[in-house]
Amino acid sequence: MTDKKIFELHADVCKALGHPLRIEVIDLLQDKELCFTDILEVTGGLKSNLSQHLSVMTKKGILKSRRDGQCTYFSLSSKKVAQACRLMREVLIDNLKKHQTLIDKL
Amino acid sequence: MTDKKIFELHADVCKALGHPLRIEVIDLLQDKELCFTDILEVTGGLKSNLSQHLSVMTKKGILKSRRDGQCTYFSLSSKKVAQACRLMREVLIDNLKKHQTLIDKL
DNA sequence: GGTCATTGTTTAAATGTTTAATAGTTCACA
DNA sequence: TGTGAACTATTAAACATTTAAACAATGACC
Repeated sequence: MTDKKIFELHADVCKALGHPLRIEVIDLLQDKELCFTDILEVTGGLKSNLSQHLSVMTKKGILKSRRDGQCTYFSLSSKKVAQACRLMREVLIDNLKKHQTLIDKL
Repeated sequence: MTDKKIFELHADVCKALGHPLRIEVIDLLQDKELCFTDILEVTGGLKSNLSQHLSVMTKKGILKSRRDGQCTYFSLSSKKVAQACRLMREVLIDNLKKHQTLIDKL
């Protein structure tokens, strides 16, 4: 596989992190499995919208889903997703702190 | 700060990883600083495009840039960016392997 | 079995965002 | 003043997101 193709696939997986609702879902699923309705209850919004976002995340391989009776349960495909997400959160927090430090100096 | 606001900012930082060229740049800058022209030489494409992507990454706080004379040098703002990026690459590779295993079974 | 409510998924249209390409600008310095 | 290095502005095309409505699958109840 060419490098450029890898970069495309890699970016595609990363894109799945690039939406507030999807970050919220990853946060929710850190250490547990939840069903669609449970997730919807926390995130709010339209069910069709949530369903589409969950479907994107599942297609890109960052979530797993399984159906049990009436309910569909979702979970992270791997702890690596949660770890990566936490690291990026830290990058954000570090930046916010740096920014605050700058403001304080003025 | 409300949770929803955090999710937005967090997603915004993650978005910076969501483009093949930007992944390539992060890969390139894993352990060193490079100037614009060096990066352009590796990635190819238009100067203006690279400049825009680097500017996005810098604004979102995942790159640092410093100007030295005629050249602008870029580096990762933190090793956490490289780590997160590597984790997501592993998620991708794991998925590709799973996919291949499925194919093999048929 | 037939009917009904619950759980999600799918689809399609409207809207919003991102990107690539082009052209033009700024800056440092020889 | 000319040149190379990088940034900025603009715009059209591509892509992602939201919404609402229609649809499918399951299980409960009679």
